[in-house]
Amino acid sequence: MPATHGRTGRPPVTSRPEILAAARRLIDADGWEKVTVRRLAAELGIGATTLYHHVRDKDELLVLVLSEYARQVPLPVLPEDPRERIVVAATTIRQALAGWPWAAAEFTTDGLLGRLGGPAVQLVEVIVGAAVECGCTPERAVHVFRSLWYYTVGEILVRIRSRARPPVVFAPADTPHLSAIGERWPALAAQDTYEMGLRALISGLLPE
Amino acid sequence: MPATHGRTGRPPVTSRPEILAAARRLIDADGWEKVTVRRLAAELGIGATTLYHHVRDKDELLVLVLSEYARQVPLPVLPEDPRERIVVAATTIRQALAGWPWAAAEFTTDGLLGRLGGPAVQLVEVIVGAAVECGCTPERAVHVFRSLWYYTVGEILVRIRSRARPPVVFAPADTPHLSAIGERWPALAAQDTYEMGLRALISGLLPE
DNA sequence: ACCTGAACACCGTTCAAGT
DNA sequence: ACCTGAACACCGTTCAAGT
Repeated sequence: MPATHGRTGRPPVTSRPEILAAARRLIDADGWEKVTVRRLAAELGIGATTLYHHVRDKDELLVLVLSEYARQVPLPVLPEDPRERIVVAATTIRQALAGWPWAAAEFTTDGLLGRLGGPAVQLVEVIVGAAVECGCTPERAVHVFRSLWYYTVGEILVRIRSRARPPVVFAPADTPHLSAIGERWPALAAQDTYEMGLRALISGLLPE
Repeated sequence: MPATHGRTGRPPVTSRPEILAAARRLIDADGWEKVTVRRLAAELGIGATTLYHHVRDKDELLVLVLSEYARQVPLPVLPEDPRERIVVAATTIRQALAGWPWAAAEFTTDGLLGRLGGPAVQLVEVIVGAAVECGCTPERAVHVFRSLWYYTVGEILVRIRSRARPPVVFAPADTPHLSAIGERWPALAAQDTYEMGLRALISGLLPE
């Protein structure tokens, strides 16, 4: 009787934790796009089709890996001032997303942070709570969070995609202002203006 | 001598315009994700590998199709007031992106609007120009545009992804505010608050 | 219970050979 | 010049059979 629960049948050759650890190894070595069912199975030394007994499909695998990562995000020290608390929470979310460029395809999943649980949900709670403290109705507070979320996801996705490709300089066709900027555009686009936009959104969305 | 330019060799069986028209047919019928090199060739009645004589690779194909679409976006009537002009231009961009859900994967390409040319670049010019008119330096105006772009791309990508999946209700674990909202979250998330966030961004980013 | 190889139905792309 | 089929190096997933 070697197994702890269930006592008949062929013994397992792997487990969910082992699979997630192997996936993480592959991601760190070659990036998420190189993680295929077949390569993952090879890494574990098992048959490719065996994975389907531990995970519904490849999409569920990615969500599981992301959840592991999300659980490890440390909650930041939160300032007293509710507006600053929103800035800190949003910046923490953005920082975490920036650390998972391989998962970019999943960022726009509806309710992603809700699905991840743990610190991710806590950060949503911090933002919604702080908005309410600033005088928002709960409904308005949700809209505030969603606006920040859109902005943050957009920024991080564009940033991730920009790292590789050569920057584009706008062509001077009926575009006096763009022409005036000309070759300065790529340098400007490379600047980190996340917090600037974040603060603008917050000040524009909260009462007073 | 049937060909107009070049007079030796085997005659072409297709052309770029034909390829783009066929791609558009497939997209309208089954969605972009169903457009494969092989299916596209079949639609044209040619060998799959022939496509590589007209297009560098599949990625270039998508950019070409997107450019065609972008060229057809009509420029909106622009208000006198520069702030309203920004709202109208940004909303037009958002509207256009919403009409191409199949191209969502390409939205975060760096300098997408610049690459597309035509009306797309004109709308960037409108926003940058209006920001300058409001008192921004050209540098600041670029940052304003980028913030609006991040917000718009994030909103549209999340919206596109949300249409299919079931909404998530936050779990009540140490999250009093989220618990209080509870099942109202999906309904709130379904509301269109784009313009609200857009105006907040604009008022927070422009001088005065 | 769990694992497996074979098989299915695909991909994007290269390249030597043909016209 | 341009087109082509064969081939390469892969995918995710299903399923009957095995232990």
